[in-house]
Amino acid sequence: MSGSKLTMEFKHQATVTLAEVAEAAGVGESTVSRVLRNHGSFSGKTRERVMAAVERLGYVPNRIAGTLASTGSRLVAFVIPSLSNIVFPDVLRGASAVLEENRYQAVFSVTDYDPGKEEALAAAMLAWRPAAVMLAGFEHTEGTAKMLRASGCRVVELLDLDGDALDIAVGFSNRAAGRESAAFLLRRGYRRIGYVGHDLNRDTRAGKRFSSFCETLDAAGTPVVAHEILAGPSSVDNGRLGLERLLARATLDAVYFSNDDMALGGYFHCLAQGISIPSQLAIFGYNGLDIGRAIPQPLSTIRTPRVATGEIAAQLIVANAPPQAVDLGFELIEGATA
Amino acid sequence: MSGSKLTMEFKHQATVTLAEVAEAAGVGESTVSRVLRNHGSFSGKTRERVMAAVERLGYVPNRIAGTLASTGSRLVAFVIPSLSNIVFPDVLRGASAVLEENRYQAVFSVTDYDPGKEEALAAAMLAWRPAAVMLAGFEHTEGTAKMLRASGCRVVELLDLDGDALDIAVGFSNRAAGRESAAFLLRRGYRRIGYVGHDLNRDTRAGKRFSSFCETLDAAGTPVVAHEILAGPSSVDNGRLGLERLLARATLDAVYFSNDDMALGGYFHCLAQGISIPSQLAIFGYNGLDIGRAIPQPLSTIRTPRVATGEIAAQLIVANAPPQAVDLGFELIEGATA
DNA sequence: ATGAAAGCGCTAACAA
DNA sequence: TTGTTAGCGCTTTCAT
Repeated sequence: MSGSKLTMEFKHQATVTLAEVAEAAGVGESTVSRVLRNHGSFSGKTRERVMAAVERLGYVPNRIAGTLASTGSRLVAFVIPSLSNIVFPDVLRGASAVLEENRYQAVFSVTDYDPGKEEALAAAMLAWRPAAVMLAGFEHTEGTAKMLRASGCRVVELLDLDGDALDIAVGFSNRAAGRESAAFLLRRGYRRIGYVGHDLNRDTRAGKRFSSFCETLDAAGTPVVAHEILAGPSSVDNGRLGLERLLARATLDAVYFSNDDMALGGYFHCLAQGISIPSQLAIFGYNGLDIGRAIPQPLSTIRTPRVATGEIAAQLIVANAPPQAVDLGFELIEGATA
Repeated sequence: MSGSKLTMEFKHQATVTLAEVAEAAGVGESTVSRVLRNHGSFSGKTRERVMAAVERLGYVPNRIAGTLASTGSRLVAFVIPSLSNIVFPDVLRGASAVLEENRYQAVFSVTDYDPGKEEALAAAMLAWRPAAVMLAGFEHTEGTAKMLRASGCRVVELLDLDGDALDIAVGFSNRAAGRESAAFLLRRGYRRIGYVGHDLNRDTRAGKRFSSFCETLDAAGTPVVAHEILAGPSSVDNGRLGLERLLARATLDAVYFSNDDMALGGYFHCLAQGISIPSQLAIFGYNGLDIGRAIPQPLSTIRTPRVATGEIAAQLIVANAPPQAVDLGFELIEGATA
């Protein structure tokens, strides 16, 4: 008995509760709750006494208890493919700014582009009863989709618009991006065009860009001459390696890369090999990273609204907006490499 | 009444509870709890019946309720300065892999290098009663330190070792990094050395590197000739601009940058201006980003164990390790730019 | 404007 | 091995 009591005391060492604040302030618990959430009515005097007690005791409200007692949580769950691909930190950055302002809390986990892992992590997220779950794109397992629909919580699918949304979608069309990239290269007069990309089975958005890129070239009668797909995630090193391999097999006048990381690798390869850009070889990327503007010849690419995607997604959740698809578009940067 | 009931039903539409599972399986609630957490004892038959009911009803455990009822939470809170600086996504990446394996959940918020914001966000985090709070470095407000100490939850300070830890510290010495960078440049014979950095008041770890860098040069009798500090966060563009300004004012044979982003900007400036590296000007960075190895001349820099910092920090929390400081060291990369 | 009391969905003794 | 019973710390009616 006394042992148990000691244990209790130890565990709860610094844990001041709302009940203790109420007692110290000489008011009821519900009054403290009202004052702290600034909701309902109470007198100015009461408010002062409560705040004084809170201060004096160093009370920190327990949001776990609060969430359980009330209807909805203020957690927002992000289930993202990667943290290495700067795209996702950018989305988180935009979202977290908005969420913090509105007293929401961001929670995340990383799937490594694995749909099975996505399902497991989404399930784990749902256990926290979040206000919303945010995922990349539309390609999920049947199980993930079913679970999300059954959960009753809001779902936001990010960075894609080519597919059917479960609830809210915020992003832009990857198909349109691929198409416009191809059209741009054609307009510039390039005809022997190649492609260097990373694992497209996993990064389905990159896959969509590539397939609509190909369709556009096919329609123009100048299909992709050769392509090189590297295993693993996108990286500068892989872009460099991919271009090296591609040029060993084919004579090209332009290369489309799966994103800017890859394209920078290609750019550096040309720099190191003395291949002049764009006269000997043109390079086109995707994402519009800052670093692409800082290299001696600004990278020709498509700039995507990554931070805005996070911001808008968060705003819609905070506002409890109805289901919808928001097209944020993208911007083609002519640059100097194509 | 009927309205209220409808509302209730709507809100709880898909919310199956443990009690319902227990009823469906024909067992007690605690039995379901034991089976689900695989803790305590129960027969194989019981296990099957429970799992069947879970499956049939599509039950998703409520971790909010679970956390409130049990002693400790499995939330780990990250209060980080930035998501733009790749350092922090890298740390999160390392940590989240370990946390996911151990059924912990990562929560984060972003301070923008503002100690006041850090205090507010740390307070908000504490309201979730996390198992641990992870912060960057040792420089916090008095209020933050006091609050953290009083909270009774574990605290991990990351990416620095030069200072007094509140509880656990995982990282490396920024002072040693600055010192070794200076020693390296001296060894190579450089004597007219400059510095280009970003806002050091906010990024105190960069400030520590710079000050020990200066001390080392002072001791050698060849103090820093000139330095250029740019407002705002580090970026490739700022590195480029900073070097341009610095070279307009001083004749130098080497420049130390606050990190690789800045150094890459400097590198590109030289490339564009036809300044040959390292014969006319040497460049030295900090972080050891992948992209630094992919440019035509590999960047001379110090590689920091960012992912490992996250991993080790998470492991210590999962294992409930005692207070300690873990030095993960760093590696000087000679590269080709210095 | 305020307090009493009934949960929120789970875990953890404690009995059986 | 299993069920019963208290809570965990809040929010939220409902009286007062």
